[in-house]
Amino acid sequence: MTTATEQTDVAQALLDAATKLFAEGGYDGTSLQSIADEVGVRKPSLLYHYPSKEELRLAVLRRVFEHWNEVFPRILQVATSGSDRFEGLVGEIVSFFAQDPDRARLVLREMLDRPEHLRVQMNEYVAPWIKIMTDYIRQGQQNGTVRAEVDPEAYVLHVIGMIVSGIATVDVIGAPDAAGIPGDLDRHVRETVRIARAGLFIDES
Amino acid sequence: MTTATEQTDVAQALLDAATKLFAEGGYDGTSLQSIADEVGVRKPSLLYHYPSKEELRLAVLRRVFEHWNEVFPRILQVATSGSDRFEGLVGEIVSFFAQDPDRARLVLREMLDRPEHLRVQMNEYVAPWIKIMTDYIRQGQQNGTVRAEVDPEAYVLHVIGMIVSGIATVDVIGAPDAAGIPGDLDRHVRETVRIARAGLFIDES
DNA sequence: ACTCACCTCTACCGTTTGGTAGGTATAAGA
DNA sequence: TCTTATACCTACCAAACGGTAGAGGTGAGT
Repeated sequence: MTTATEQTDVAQALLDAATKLFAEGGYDGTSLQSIADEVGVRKPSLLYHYPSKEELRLAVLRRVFEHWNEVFPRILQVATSGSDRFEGLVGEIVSFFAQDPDRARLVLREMLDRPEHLRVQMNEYVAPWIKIMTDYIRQGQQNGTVRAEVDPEAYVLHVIGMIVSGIATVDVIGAPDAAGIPGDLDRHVRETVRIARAGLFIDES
Repeated sequence: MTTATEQTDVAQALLDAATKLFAEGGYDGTSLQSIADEVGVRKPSLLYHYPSKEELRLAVLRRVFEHWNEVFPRILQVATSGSDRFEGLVGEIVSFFAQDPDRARLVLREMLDRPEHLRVQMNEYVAPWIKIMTDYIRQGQQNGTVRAEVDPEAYVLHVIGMIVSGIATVDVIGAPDAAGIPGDLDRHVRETVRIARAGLFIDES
């Protein structure tokens, strides 16, 4: 018996292929044929599992957000104090996207292609978590550990944006002088975290 | 007589429409028909001015980059010292994209759709300017006004990325509690500049 | 008056698109 | 054994796609 979440091999493979191809070429730039080809089945078989291209798109997106919701509570449990917690949070978000850059690309494409739709998704999945972040920042502002000038909501959204767009486009921009690939992502991420940190906390110097 | 840069009204209108529609719906998501419709001409008339969809895409992109190259030298002439110059530079970049968010969306889409191609464009148009920025940062590091930990190249790319992705997606993310539209962009941009600044300079406190 | 470049059009092309109809093999349940 | 649901297929569809052929109109130069 297969449930909604526990699907057959082929359905899974189709979802994987769709995720990859949508991330690479975009929704409009990817044909059902190419997805079916990637998996090695005929197009109508794809449409058996996902009755329309639109529903396939939704399934791809749903999985990304569900994975996020699965990972996020675990992040919160890593409850240490002060800037360690910040480090943990940011690091966890970064690794969620860095682990599979297609996630970042997918979210970014959705931002561009369906702004209103993503806004709904964001409100459903991401908003509660943003609340936690901003509360934490305001608390820090009262403690005196966080800069008073920080606009909590805007700050959080900027950091998320920086992470997502940075990872999604890291192979475009890269580091202009470092030719090697593997080091670049690390270097890029390190700077991401540094900027996020410097923008939030008051210097201890 | 019309030259390459000084085109006819229709060609201009087509370029404008293409810019808008490509930015909104993406290259694959926009048909030549819809562009022609927007202007009020038939499809073959479009293909008379731009012999293929691909060439239309290149023309759209070329104009964005050329406009950038036109604006950029003026920015450099606003040569004040220290953090004022920084403010001027960042402000000018922000306003270039904020003035017409389609530019940001176009660049972001190009990053996703044609990474290698954009990389070439970036090297041609943006690289010299990045050099100036990084030189300026290193100089500041020697002066002691800029944080020693800053990775100049990565920093500059992050700030650009933050600006572009922030503006391109500002109507998606917006500010979750402020419903009004006009104030949001300002608020967003202010925080962009603040984070960029805090990530670069050593606190004066 | 004639030419010729410029611009726009109607009509059409082959290909690809998302999607449907309907048949077939398989395997579990009654 | 007969039924039924699942999963995959071949064959096909109308619509939309990017692009071409070729004719017609207009205006400046000779």
